[in-house]
Amino acid sequence: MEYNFKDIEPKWQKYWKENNSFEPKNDFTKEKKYILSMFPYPSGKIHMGHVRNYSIGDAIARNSRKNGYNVLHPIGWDSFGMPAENAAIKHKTHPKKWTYENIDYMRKELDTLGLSFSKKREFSTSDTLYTKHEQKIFIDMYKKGLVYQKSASLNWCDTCQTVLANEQVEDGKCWRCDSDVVQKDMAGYYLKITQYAQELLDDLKKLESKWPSQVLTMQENWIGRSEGLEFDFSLSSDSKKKLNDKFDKFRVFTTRPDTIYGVSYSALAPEHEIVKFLVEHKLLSDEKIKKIKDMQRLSARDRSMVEKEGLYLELDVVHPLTKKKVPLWVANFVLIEYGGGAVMAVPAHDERDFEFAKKYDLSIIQSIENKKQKFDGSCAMTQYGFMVNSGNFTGLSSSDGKVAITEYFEKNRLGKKVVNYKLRDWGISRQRYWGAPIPMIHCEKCGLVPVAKENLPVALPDDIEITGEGNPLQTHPTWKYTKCPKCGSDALRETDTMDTFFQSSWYFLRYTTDPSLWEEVPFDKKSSDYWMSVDQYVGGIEHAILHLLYARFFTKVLRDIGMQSSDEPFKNLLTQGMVLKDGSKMSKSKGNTVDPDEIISRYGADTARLFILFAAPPQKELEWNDSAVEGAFKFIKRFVSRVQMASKSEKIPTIEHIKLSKESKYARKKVYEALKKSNEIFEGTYTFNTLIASSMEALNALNQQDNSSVWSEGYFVLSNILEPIIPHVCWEISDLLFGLKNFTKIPLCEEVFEEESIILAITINGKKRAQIEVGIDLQKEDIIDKAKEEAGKWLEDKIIIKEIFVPGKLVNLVVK
RNA sequence: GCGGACGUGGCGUAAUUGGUAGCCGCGCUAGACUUAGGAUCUAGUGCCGAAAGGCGUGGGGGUUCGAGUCCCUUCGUCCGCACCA
Repeated sequence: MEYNFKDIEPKWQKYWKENNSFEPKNDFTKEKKYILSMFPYPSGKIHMGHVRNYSIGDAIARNSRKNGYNVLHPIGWDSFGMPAENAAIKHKTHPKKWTYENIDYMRKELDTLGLSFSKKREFSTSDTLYTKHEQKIFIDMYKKGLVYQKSASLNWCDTCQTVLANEQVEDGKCWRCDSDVVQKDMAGYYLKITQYAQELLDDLKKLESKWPSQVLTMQENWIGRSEGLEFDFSLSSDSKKKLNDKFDKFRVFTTRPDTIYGVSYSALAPEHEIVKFLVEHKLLSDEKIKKIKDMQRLSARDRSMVEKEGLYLELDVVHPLTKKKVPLWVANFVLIEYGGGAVMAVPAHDERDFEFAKKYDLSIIQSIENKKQKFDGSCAMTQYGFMVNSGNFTGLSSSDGKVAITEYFEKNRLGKKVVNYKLRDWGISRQRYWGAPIPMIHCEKCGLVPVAKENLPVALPDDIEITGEGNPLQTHPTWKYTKCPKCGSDALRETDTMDTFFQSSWYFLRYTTDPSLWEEVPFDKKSSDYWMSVDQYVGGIEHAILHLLYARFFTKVLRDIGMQSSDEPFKNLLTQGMVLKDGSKMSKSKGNTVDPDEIISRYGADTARLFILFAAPPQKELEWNDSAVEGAFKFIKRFVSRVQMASKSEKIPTIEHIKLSKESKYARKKVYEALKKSNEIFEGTYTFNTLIASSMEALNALNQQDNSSVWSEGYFVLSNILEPIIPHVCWEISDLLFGLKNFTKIPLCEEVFEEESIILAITINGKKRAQIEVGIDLQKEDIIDKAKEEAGKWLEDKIIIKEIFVPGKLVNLVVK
């Protein structure tokens, strides 16, 4: 048989489409598998990363189907987002047109790969039907108290009149117009993800060994739980007076209560209320006020790159235990968002506090002693030890001291034990056009009011002009003017749109529901209860934190709202490695891209898929290699070229194993070893490279013999196990030989693994020196005798001091 | 700085989980068939050595009859986080 992939591939793609071969069954009694590769952003063309992502997911989906599962393997488009607006500015096109044209083009590209998607469930997140339900979800969350508005400091470009994402700020300048980016307080909507911080952390345990440990660690660090003591510093009476009695105390947080006797100053973040008050009322010298303003101007990110600095606020606080006066400073390294924006500073036992104290010559008080790391004043001693110089607590170990101090504070109502998280609430406001509008209305009388359900979706206006300056929804002549849903008076629409991570946080739930219900509901509870969780999620490691954390958060919120029941969205996660060329990531700017379309038109989709799954295990980086692609192509050609060695049948022919030649027996063994490998790797390692290697070995072994039944069996099994990887050619072969009857679970044939004799290695002092073939029932003593005979040459003039026999493996003789 | 992962032929990788290191493929060498081959087929291919043999999983040490695999140490590469008190 000739290998004409240009005929075979379109033929089967058409067949699958016409027969709805890959649509899931709405029969919820069947065992299911939900296999999902992360959906793509429609940037214009697919790249090799997509090919890898979808080849992996498709192989898993096809394997599950073959094993009798009801399989959901959907695809869609993450189609809101900035690139559409950038393209609009650059090419004077409309974001919607640009996006949907890209989707049409990329859909065709993906079609040529022969992926077994449940195509009827395809959608784009920019579809107004999706937006409608999404806005309803937003309102439900709002009603549940999970959405709130607050002002926060954001990157603002005054020239472009827009907020910039962190990655759009380059060296403090706007990426587009190069003018200075300033920090500006802006109101925005926030989701209370912090309310779920503990559960998000706890449930990581459920994912152990099912998600890459790296991802779990990253999420754990990101959530950043820490336990400590929260207490108030009272201002001294002089200081209170200076502040016009506006403030009398402020709150601090520490994870090291055991070091509290080492406090020698306290520091506030530049944005702290007290600092602001001092600046507004000009209670400090002009010079100091200017310095504070300079500190405030820098973003948190930039502050982390500059040297620590600060100044004395000319205020003092009272140490809660010693009652001594402690100077109060403002410092640029204190973060406003964490722990109340204020710290107790213990320079002797904290590196940051130490650095600052040295710079400004503040006193350094030792309060912990440790034999291993003596404190000599040259650097901070941050390890645990025993409390010294600590009043009644002197002598306690750090860990006992922490407990004792905390208890003392609680008993005397000075403070309490608290848990803090690094995780912040999720700001979802974007001052941009191409996103889902936030469905809220601002009414002068009623305040903030959600849009009425029957008025959803709040759709984007089409007649906009995108210049890159300002928010097109804000500048649109009519769009934002509306009536208040409560009182009916004139009101304004919210013109912010949602972060695109909002869409990707629930798209996997949408897929679970038959499209006939999509108009009515975002997703159907029965359907999602059946299909969720996703049994295997496949995607890039770059989403390790944000997308995966947000999706986990949404799953829990939607559970608590009663819309679905699962606790975790993705039961198993596979993070694929990048596709490299010449050692670095493929990118247009480096000019080292390989176009999937070119590879497919030259070698076919099966070759592209085979190469990409063969060249490396899926989790690892993959180095592109043109001649290895050629090698994959040759294997398929060889596989196809021997088809006439097999004969037509709808099942494996009966074979009398004992009567076969040695070569045929070996070939059968190799074939079933490959089948065994297939069963193993789909358990979860997904090391397709080893499965492909086994299949190649099997084909090579078949080639060494000429028994037609063994050939038939070989093709029956090999086209079964290779179907998930090179589906078109396997369907062609199966159709020709087996009437498509071999795409089911094939039982292992145990007799081919039974041997009458085995080869044992003979090692002398652990080094292989010879080998012997022995019958399987030969006794240990006889085997050792035989081994000594065989290795006689190595035993001359030696004394055997130990004989080790490992059944089925080797004989080791220890000699002197 | 902290945390994590990984170092195996010329290259991509494999190794039944402590038991014969290098499966499979790329590349390379030789041969066959060919007017021709960047097609196909056959054989060979870790390194040194004519051979016997020796060496060999980044380096050093250890445990063991036996280590790519376990432990300690060191070097290197990659990734993540980065003032979270």
